[in-house]
Amino acid sequence: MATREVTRSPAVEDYCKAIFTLESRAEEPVATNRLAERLALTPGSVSAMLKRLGEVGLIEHHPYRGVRLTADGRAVALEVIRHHRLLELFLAESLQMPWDRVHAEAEVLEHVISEELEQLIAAQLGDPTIDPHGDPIPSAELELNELETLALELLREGDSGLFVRVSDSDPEMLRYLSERGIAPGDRLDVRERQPFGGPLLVAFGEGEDRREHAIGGRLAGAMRVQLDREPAQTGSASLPPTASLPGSAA
Amino acid sequence: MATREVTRSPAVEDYCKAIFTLESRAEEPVATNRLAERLALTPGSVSAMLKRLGEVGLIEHHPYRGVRLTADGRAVALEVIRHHRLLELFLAESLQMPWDRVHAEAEVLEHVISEELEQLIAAQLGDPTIDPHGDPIPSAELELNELETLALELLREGDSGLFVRVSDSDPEMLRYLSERGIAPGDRLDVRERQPFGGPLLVAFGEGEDRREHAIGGRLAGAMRVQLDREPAQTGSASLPPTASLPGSAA
DNA sequence: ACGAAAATCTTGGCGTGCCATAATATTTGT
DNA sequence: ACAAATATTATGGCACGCCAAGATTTTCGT
Repeated sequence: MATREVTRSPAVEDYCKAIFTLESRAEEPVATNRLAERLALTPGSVSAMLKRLGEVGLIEHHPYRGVRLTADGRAVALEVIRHHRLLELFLAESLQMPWDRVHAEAEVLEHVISEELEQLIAAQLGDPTIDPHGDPIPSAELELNELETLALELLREGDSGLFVRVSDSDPEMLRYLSERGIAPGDRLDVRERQPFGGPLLVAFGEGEDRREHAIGGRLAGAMRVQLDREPAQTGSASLPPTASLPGSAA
Repeated sequence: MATREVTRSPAVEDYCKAIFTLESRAEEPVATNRLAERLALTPGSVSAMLKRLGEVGLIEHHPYRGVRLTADGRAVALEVIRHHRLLELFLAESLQMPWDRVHAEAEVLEHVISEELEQLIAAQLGDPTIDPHGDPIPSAELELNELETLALELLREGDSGLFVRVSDSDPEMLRYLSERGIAPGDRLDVRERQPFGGPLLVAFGEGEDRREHAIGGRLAGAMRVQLDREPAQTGSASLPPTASLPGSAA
């Protein structure tokens, strides 16, 4: 407990954040290599850091078997995620920073803003609960309200729902979407599903500005939808592979 | 030139900033020990860093004789000072952060905001030229418009002028002043000067809310005044010691 | 189902940035 | 000219990255 405050660097926070998101998208311990990929580091470096994080009590590390966050580690992750998402919203809302650039800026600032600044920003924004990409913002008490969402690519013809979020970390995708006037909060329905892993034809919006777009590839995997019907049972047939549920955190 | 971008860390920026301000308050090269004091580091550490800064061309280091910033080094310093002061103003103005806390926050943020964020903040504030402590903000082209000011403690009875600024780095002083409703921009005149290094009795403001305060000690040294009369000749008698002109940068 | 190759993970050695302390060198004041 | 003040140069430590070598687990062919 006492060692905690000393051992808190951008690097440490990034590890916690990464472990948190990987942990929540698959219910198993997080593997060293997954972490190395996500952080763009070598497995060797990650392994060394995991040892340290284990020693200071942020994770439980069972060598060769992966890691899990402890309650302390989860708190670190959630704090940083809260910072990140508040900052994204703040930059977009209060400073008109373009949607596709807030992520990179928040990625740095999240590690250095004080508690006090965090509160001032939250207050200024009216204690928001979702950021401009549709990601939920943990509360000041670090409660995170994850919605059940599906990747767009998992929808079937005729499905409709709410486009709730998209990964914030790919500026290309974000620019692409905003150029086409697509944003979280839009209603959507799937008109057609091309075979052979092809794109989906999806109608966005309602009434006047209803428009169709063909969406496929990685984009269809990154866009998350809150379905009108109950989500399909796990294991049900006729759904494409590469599933996952909660998805994309910071 | 090419090595520059690589060699740019918070530490490096802090050194440049510190050298800049020490350099501008005395026209001589900056001594290692002055720098060590200001940065709260040991002379040994500073000496090592100065060697590096010399090698990458940010300073000219003549061993045992002190350092001066090169044009590149000055640019680094001014950029960081611009960040710092814009941030102070932004935090105070747009987020209502109390006057005495903006400094500490800006001290960290100044090293991590992007050019783009700097511009957005400057734009939002209407390209301001002075920060909430009365310090001038370097322009985007890094021109710095230093006013000629005197420490309040150097004024004589009957002198009047504009209270233009105060060091931003001492939260105690800032809190003290703001509790008494004294802020940069106030007119002031010296009613009485107590002997033996005692306080000055100074009237602040005009008309209605004109009030007298006794000000002495370090506070009288930190408050800078733009005098109505021409500043006293250097070397003139009857002025107290501990002089200095430009003073307090970041 | 068993052993070897493949995949995965950890360890060890090394480099950089940046700080500290202690020993050494240089300048300065009288 | 010599002590005191001031700077510099080891030397060492910590955080955090890399690579290469060694350990462990998983996968697979037979």
